Amino acid sequence: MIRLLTGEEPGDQAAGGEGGPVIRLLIVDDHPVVRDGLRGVFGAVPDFEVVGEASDGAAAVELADRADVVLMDLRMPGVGGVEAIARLRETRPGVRVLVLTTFDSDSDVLPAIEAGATGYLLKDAPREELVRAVRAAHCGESVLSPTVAGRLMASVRRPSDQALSARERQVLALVAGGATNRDAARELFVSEATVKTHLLHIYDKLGVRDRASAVAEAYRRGLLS
Amino acid sequence: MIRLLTGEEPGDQAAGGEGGPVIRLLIVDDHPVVRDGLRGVFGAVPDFEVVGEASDGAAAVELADRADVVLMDLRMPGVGGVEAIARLRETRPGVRVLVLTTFDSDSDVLPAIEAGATGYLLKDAPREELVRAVRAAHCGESVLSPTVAGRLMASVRRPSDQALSARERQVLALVAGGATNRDAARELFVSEATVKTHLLHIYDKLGVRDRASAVAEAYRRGLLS
DNA sequence: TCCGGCATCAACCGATCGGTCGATGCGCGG
DNA sequence: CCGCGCATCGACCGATCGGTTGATGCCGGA
Repeated sequence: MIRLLTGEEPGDQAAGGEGGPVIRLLIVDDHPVVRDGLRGVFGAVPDFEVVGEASDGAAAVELADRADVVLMDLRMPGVGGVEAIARLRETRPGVRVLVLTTFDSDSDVLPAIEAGATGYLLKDAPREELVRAVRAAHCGESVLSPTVAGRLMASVRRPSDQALSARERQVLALVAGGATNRDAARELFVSEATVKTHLLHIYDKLGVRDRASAVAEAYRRGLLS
Repeated sequence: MIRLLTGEEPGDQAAGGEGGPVIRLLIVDDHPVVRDGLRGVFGAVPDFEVVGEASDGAAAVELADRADVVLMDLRMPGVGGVEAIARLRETRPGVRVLVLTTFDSDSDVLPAIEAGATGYLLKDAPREELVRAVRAAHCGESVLSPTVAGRLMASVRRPSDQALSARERQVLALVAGGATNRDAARELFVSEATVKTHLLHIYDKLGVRDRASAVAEAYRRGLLS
């Protein structure tokens, strides 16, 4: 879905005249109600201009040249938010992307930030915080929700503890898919002993004692989805 | 959070005069942006009146006497939507509750409907569908999103297949929590053999071969959370 | 009434897992 | 340079799991 909201052309961004430079905003969310809400929030503030809406990542990439800041949901049908952010980093490096989503799980936060998001907010944020965050993002500052910030801190503070290594995540995903140690070993071209070692480390990091509860804990922490 | 939106008293609902009876609406959602969006949608339609907003279940129950229909999110901090629906069924049986949420997992849909929701919509619904749904709910009709309807159908069509029995869900939850068969047996006051039998049935229904992937599949299907 | 699902239990067996020792090599940062 | 984490591998053992067969009683729908 693509909706062009104004008759103004891209060159019109300074048309407002008074009140300083207008921040042109692109709203990307698959929920019509949320788009309405966001448009209402920013439409009420003078120096913002909502220049478009999109309901998926593909449409967002198409419309991004009209905007200074993109408010991006992550979980959308078709092209998701992370993919859209990655594409925007390549095609429109000047556009800031601010993630605005419901979820703060590891499996959402880390990929989004790796993909190049300027900030990450949760939808339960109050309106004023949203406005402040978009202003900050427009200046290139990083804005994080407190819980997201904590999550990032945790995964930096202790690279050993809590955060599973890439290999360990692979093993865990295979186990969650029903693989025995032998299956996982074959899949990863290593020995069963290696898989067992990885699993023991996983148990250690997740604070569990067997593969079943490791899978459960991984889902609870958003390491799997 | 509680916000009273109008100066009108509950007795004023017929004040509008023209256009038939006004439907008084209570919006319950922990996201300010979503509340804004919903208020915008229904504020633009003549025969609706948004008489209040709440950001959690407790506040919703307090404000419900002012409303004909409650638009209720499920996952909220504090008192959640399911609990709020159950309380409303007792204290305000005349109020229709329409669930409006992001999630369509089994672990959300079934409890909400059991608790007494009149309908269940997803937030990606277009605005017109929302309006129609609230009108229908006001008349006592059941409104379901297509995917939710399908989920209900499936759990009715085959009480055997796919839908885990209550006992099986208990066992699965224990296993996800790290319990061995023996642990689960002790916890449920049955023998290990019984637990094993339950697990075999669970494997069968979920299409898996071991406890780890059963847990994974259960999370994917929303049977655990 | 009878069938089917559910819940319960028992015994048995091989396969797998979890735990514990050990070991090697690589890469990175103090 | 040395230490640390990571990834890799091997061997051993007891505990647990998965699979099978077979059984009982209860309940509700055809």
